[in-house]
Amino acid sequence: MGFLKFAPYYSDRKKNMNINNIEYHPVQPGCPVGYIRLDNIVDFDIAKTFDCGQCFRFEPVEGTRHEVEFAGVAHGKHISLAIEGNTLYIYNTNPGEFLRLWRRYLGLDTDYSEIYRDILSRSDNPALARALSLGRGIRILRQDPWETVCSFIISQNNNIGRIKKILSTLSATLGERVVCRGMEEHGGGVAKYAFPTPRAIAAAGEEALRGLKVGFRAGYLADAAARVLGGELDFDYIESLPDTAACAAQLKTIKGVGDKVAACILLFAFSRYDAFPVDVWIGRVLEKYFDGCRDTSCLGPYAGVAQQYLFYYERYKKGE
DNA sequence: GGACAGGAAGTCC
DNA sequence: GGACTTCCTGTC
Repeated sequence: MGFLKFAPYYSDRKKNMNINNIEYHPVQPGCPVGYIRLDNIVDFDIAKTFDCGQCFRFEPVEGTRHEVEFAGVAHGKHISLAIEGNTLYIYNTNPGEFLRLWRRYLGLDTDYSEIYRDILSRSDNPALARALSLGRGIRILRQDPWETVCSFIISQNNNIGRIKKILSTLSATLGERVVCRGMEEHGGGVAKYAFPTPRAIAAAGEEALRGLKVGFRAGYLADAAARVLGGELDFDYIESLPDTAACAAQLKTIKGVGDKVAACILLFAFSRYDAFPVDVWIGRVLEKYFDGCRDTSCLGPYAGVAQQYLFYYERYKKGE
């Protein structure tokens, strides 16, 4: 009672091996927010996915009745995600929006067992095997390209806590207010804001951005916004380029975007799984476990995914 | 307790 | 190779 089953006609068995049906619970008395429920979800760990450093705008929901719940704003919408065993709940959405947006955003259109198999078939490195095992369930998100450009420009010479704070301030100051009616129990107790548009960043100007504590990166953000507005930087064009190196070259025309930031943007916003960001952590990983080898092409088309697991592994070990 | 140095998902000049 | 904003951490 009170919910609708979206059976196999909503399911694309070829591209969507994890999702057999969607159960939709619309807003009704006693249920202040619409949500969907998906069964048989495998290789998806919400906490690891949102804690592995690819995304800075999702936080755990305090006092959740689920095992784990994370909420945040992405693509201009406030949602929360919870998991119970192999069942995934997504609050503040509906089946159509899930299929259009969140399935891709969450990487649920990708078969991770195949990715694990491919990576492990190319390398017998024990640290890599341990990293894949420890990080099992991390999915590479497909985030908004503009937000990802700004996030990783801000990430340089910075730490994750401060990156989160700056992005939150930027959004609250220059972003549009986002509706999260009925989401009080799902991290929606306070006002939520979309990430500011290129126009909003450009209009704010460098001085105002400095006031928001972005420091020397203010000029970089202003440059990025100007390039998007001027049409010199076209995310659809980048998306269409088959060669990842050619994509990186486009992104690196932005001031403040070098090899590492470009690779992060390609991996986290364009699902270019071969993009391999090398930061100080991964530099240490390559020294320690790979004899300092910087040629990661031997890890294959999913080298970037392997990188994210190694990153999570190394940081987890530090926290032990 | 508080000052201080060192470091943080890098890039530019 | 040095500078860059700001903030957090560890050390004394």
